[in-house]
Amino acid sequence: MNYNQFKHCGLNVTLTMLSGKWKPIILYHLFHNAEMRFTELWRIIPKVAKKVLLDHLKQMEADGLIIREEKQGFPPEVSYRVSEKGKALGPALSALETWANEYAADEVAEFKKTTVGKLRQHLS
Amino acid sequence: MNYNQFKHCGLNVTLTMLSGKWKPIILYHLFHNAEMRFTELWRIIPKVAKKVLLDHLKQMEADGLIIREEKQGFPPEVSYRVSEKGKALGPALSALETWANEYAADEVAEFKKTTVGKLRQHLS
DNA sequence: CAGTATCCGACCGGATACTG
DNA sequence: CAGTATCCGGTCGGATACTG
Repeated sequence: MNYNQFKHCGLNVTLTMLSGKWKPIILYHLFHNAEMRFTELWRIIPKVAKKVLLDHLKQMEADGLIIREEKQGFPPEVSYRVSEKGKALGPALSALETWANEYAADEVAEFKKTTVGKLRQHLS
Repeated sequence: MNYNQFKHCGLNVTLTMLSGKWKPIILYHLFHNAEMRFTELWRIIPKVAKKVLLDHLKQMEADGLIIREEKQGFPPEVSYRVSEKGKALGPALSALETWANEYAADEVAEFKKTTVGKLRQHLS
């Protein structure tokens, strides 16, 4: 048996890169906005601690999913955007989303009631 | 607005269902074997604690990804297989795997050196 | 504005022993 | 064979305060 043929390795790598409580919503916003300031992301995402958001962004940058751009000057101005590598992941993420809505609609509804409810509250 | 349009709610739900250190390799084997006994899985997966494997299988069953079937008698005989819901996730998982091999080949190679290396050791 | 520095509790993977 | 029952250590998300 040739173990180099194992097909779960890449899957494991990808899931590891995506694991992190706020990464899906970060990716969602970056996919829809082309470029966002740090505070912009921080205000939009409900109840996330600054440190945690920074941790996630650092990981995603280290994994090459997003690109961090810093303009010199004061006050600091940092923006994040999706890399080509990240964009290439879009269809796969879309497939995961579609599957959930089709086969796990209840859990999705539950998720919306909790997290998205908090989001509205946060923005008002 | 014509980007890769995924919302993050379903994505979050799906990733939560897939989060677990050994779930990718469990799914891999169940996808390729149609039906497996518990010990069969346990022997194949390197260095996983019985309790952890059971935890993962219980979660996956609760999420409806796999089906647990128990035949009465002694000694116990329990087998696991992928549900229709789980099978429907196959293409999306495949897309994640493909992306990793194309855009994160280094990490995949590294993963093989560690985990698959342990597998050989475990089987010998 | 965009970070760092601490500190903390909860959860998760894991080791080990026991059971019907 | 296929589980339970404990206990443990590390990591992760999070709250709070401080800084260039």
